[in-house]
Amino acid sequence: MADEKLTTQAENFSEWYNQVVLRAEMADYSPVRGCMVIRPYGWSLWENIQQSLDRRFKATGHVNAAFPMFIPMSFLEKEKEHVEGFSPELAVVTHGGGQKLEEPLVVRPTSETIIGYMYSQWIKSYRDLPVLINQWANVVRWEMRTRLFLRTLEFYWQEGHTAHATEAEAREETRRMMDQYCNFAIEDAAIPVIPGRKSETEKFAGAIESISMEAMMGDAKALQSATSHFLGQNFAKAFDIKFLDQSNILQYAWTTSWGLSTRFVGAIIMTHGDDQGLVLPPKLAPIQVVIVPIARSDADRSKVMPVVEQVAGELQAHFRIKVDDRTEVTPGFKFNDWELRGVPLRLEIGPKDIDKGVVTAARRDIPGRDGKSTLSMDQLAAQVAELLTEIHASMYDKAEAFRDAHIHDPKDYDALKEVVQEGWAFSWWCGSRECEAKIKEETKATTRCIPFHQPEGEGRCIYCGQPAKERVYFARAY
RNA sequence: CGGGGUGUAGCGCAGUUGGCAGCGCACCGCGUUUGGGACGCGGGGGUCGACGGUUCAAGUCCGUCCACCCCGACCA
Repeated sequence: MADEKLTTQAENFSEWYNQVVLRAEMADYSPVRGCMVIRPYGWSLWENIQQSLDRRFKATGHVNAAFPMFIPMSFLEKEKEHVEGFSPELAVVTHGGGQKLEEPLVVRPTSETIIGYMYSQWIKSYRDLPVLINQWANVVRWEMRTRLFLRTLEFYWQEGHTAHATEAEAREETRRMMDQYCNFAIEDAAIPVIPGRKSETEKFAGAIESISMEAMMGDAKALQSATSHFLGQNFAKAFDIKFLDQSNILQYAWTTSWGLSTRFVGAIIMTHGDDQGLVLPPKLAPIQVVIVPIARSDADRSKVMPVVEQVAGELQAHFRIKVDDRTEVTPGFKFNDWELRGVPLRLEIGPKDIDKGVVTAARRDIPGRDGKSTLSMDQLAAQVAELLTEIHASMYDKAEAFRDAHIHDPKDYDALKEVVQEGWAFSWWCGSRECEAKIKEETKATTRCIPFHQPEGEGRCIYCGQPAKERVYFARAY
C-alpha cells in the first residue's frame, strides 16, 4: 500500500510511471527477467479493453479461434523479410520431454506463419473467403530492454488474421480494423490518436503496407498503440494459400493482420495519469465509482451504512462500483488511495450529507475542491452516468489539447531538432530512407506515421529540401 | 550488447576504524480515532544478492559471478 508521495511527472516521468504501475497494483516484476505479472487490477482493465475490442471485432464479422504457441522454425524462414525482422528476438525451444527436438520450435512472436499454414489447408475456393479470424493470445519477443506493459518479453494481445479474394478487399479490411482501433481509443479510452501509414523502414516485417495509430504520452513521446498490416500476397505465396476464383483460375489470397496489445494499458496510464496517480477512462475503469462512507462514531456508522447500502444497491445495476468500508484507515487515506488507483468518480457519504439528503461526488479528472459537487439522492444513477460521460469528454479534451500544444510545424531542420526534444514535428518529408535515417541519427526522432489526413498542396523536405508530397510526424517514441 | 547505478526485513534506507544487524513505513495485537495520507502502547519478521578469499572476527576488505534499475543501440 502506498504511503508516500509519488515521484512527480516533472521530476522523472519514467520513475513516476514505474511507481504508479507498482503502487496501483496494476503489475509487478516477476522472477523472470523482462517478464511481468499482471495483477488483478491491471488484468481487470485489460479484460475491459478486451471486451470493448471483441465487441467491435464481432460486429465487423470476425470470429475468435486459438492457434498453438509453438511454431516450427522452418515456418518463420519461409517469408524472407519476416524471418529477418524477427530472428534476433526469438525464443526457441530445442528440447522436449528430455529429448533434443528434430526441429526447433519457436515460441510465437506473432502468428502469421502458423495461421498462414492453416489457411492454406482450409482455403480452396473463392466461396471460402473471406476468412476473418482473431485470436487472443500471449506472444514472446526477446527484447533487450524491457518496461512494464510497454515492452516485456512476453505480452498479451489480440492478433487478427484475415484472407481475402482481392487486393482491394484486403486493403479495405486493413483500414477498417484501424478505424475500429481508433474508434475504441477515442470512444472508450479517451485517447486522441492519429492514424496513418508507416514508412518503409518502420513497417512490419513482411508487410506491403503497415498502418498504425500514434498517441502522445504525458512526456510528449509517441506510442504506437495499434497496428494493421496489408500483407499483400507475401504470406499467401510463402504458405501456398491458393483458391479457385469464379473463372476457375487459381489465385493467391490477399491477407492482413492487425493487433493491439497490453501495451495499450501503458498508453492509458501515460496519457491520462497525473501526480496523484492513475486517471482511468470511465468506460474501461475496473471500478467506475467508489463509495467512501464517513463515520466518526458507532452512531454515525449506523446512520451512514444503511444509506451507503441503499446507494450501492441502486448504482450497482448500472456501474462497476466498490464500497470502501475499511475501518482501519481514515477517509483521507482512502481518498488518496483511490486517486492513486485512478477511479473516475468517488462518492462520499457522511452524516452531513445525509442530513442534507445529498452525496458528495469527487471527480478524479479534476483534482481538489474544484472536482467536488453534491448530488441529490433522487435520480442518482442518472446523475452519475452524466458525470462519467463528462469525465470521459474532459479527459479526451485535455489529452487532445496537450497533444496539439506539443505538435509543431518547424520552419527548418534546426527548428525540428529543437521541437522534437519536447514534442512532435509535423513536417514535409521527401520519403527517402536517407533523410529519415539522418534525422533519426541526429535527433533520436523517428517517423511515426504519415497521417491519412494530409494538408493541401506540396512542400519541401524538412531535411534535404527536395519536393515533398506528404507530411509526416517525427517524434521520439517508446 | 555498450555506458552508469543499486543489491542489508515486504518497501525505503542507515550501518563510522572489520567487533552483538538497526531505523522509518508496512504487517500483527489492544485501545483511542475517522469530512484530504490518525495516534499511543506492545509484538513478529534477516542465509546482509551468490560463491570464494583474507582475518581470532566480514554487511564492512579482496576476487569472481548473478540480478535488477537508468541511459544508449534494437523493438509492439
